[in-house]
Amino acid sequence: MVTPDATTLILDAAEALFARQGFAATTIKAIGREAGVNPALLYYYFPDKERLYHAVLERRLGSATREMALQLSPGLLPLETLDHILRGYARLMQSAPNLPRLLARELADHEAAHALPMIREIAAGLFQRICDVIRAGQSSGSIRPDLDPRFTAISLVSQMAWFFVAQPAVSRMLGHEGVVPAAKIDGYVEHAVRFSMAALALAPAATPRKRVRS
Amino acid sequence: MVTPDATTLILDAAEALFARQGFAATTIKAIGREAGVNPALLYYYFPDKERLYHAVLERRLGSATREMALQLSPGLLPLETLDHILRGYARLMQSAPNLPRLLARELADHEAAHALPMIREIAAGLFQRICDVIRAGQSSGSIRPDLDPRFTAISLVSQMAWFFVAQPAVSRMLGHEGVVPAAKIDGYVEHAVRFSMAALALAPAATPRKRVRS
DNA sequence: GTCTATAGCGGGATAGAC
DNA sequence: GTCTATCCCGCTATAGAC
Repeated sequence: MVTPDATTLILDAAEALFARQGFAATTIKAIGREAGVNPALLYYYFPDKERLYHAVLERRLGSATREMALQLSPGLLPLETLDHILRGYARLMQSAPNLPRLLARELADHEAAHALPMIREIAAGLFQRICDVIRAGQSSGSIRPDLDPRFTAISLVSQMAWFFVAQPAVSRMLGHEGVVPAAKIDGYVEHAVRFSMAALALAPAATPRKRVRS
Repeated sequence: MVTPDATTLILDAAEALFARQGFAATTIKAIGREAGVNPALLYYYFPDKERLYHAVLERRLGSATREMALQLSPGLLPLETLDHILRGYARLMQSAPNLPRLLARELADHEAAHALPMIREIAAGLFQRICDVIRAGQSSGSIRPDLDPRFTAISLVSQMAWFFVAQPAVSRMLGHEGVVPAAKIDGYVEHAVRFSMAALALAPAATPRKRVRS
């Protein structure tokens, strides 16, 4: 339990406020107040507000990238690998409570000046790997061959991504006030993995398929 | 092709800018410029910026609610109903390009002062109906009984919601610059519906299930 | 209804004491 | 390294001419 230095205090406060209110609505003075330091001190450690924001994302996503890279377990079967990736994604989102919100804002603000290329690279890399694994599974016969690999990758990721990003809304729907209890989060992750695996599995019989036109 | 009145011009401009940049980053002057009217005129039609924002949401979500209500087709089988709801959701998101982004911001800004109860009601109502349909399907034996209805509802909705909200990121992953072509959107919706139906269907055999601990 | 002009406030950022 | 004091700008909102 060491006393954190000013840089950490500032980054922590800025991260919390940027996640809660967004970039534009967060003021330098508010960050200083939240961090318990003088607002002018921010300019000793960071050139301006924009780059403080970048530093926040860099710190969070740098470690995120490293964590995701550790999830690489070679020599697994395709379905096992997908299982690993999905659970790893969920663990990552749980480990940093501000992360989903920050990512959601970057998505919505995609056209804004501060959207980081780093995020695109991480997302694109993860997506690419999932697609490759799906294709491998289709080749080896463990995944339905009629699924479009890229669409399927979106189906898998979206179940995790939406749950965490829409956390406040999801929480209400699951009958909770405020935060979803950790046990329930684990329950959902377990469900989502099984749900996905069932959809990936080879089709046994005809599933009800009905075309609906506008 | 009538010339729209000032109110419509302002609401259209405000909607576009709020969706693109968010509430705090959008200035009254920018809205006036985008609408082609004098900024001061906004205060003739709306009391302040906050309520202009509310008016934007109200106009878009009021019609959204009505559209979703029309999707109610009684007398369908559970799986057919879910099919309808998912496609209706997708059609709604496609019909109003700003809608997904506005909703994403409201989600992220959930704690902010301007988060509307209306959104919660719409979301909660839709969610509730999906849960009921799933339970009905489980009772009648057309949906796997081991699925948690609420978790399953999240799985279904998230595949649609994430695709549209994360549109800019999704677009890149599907290999497009800018907007995803309408045909490809239709393709994904078709995929997501089938993917979900396959997961809902009665389990034929054991799916690979592997526990992974941190 | 639409415009010009401006008040009044709060934001980001800097200079400089300690 | 940290704080005080302050500049300057741009924003929301209003007053009032037309």
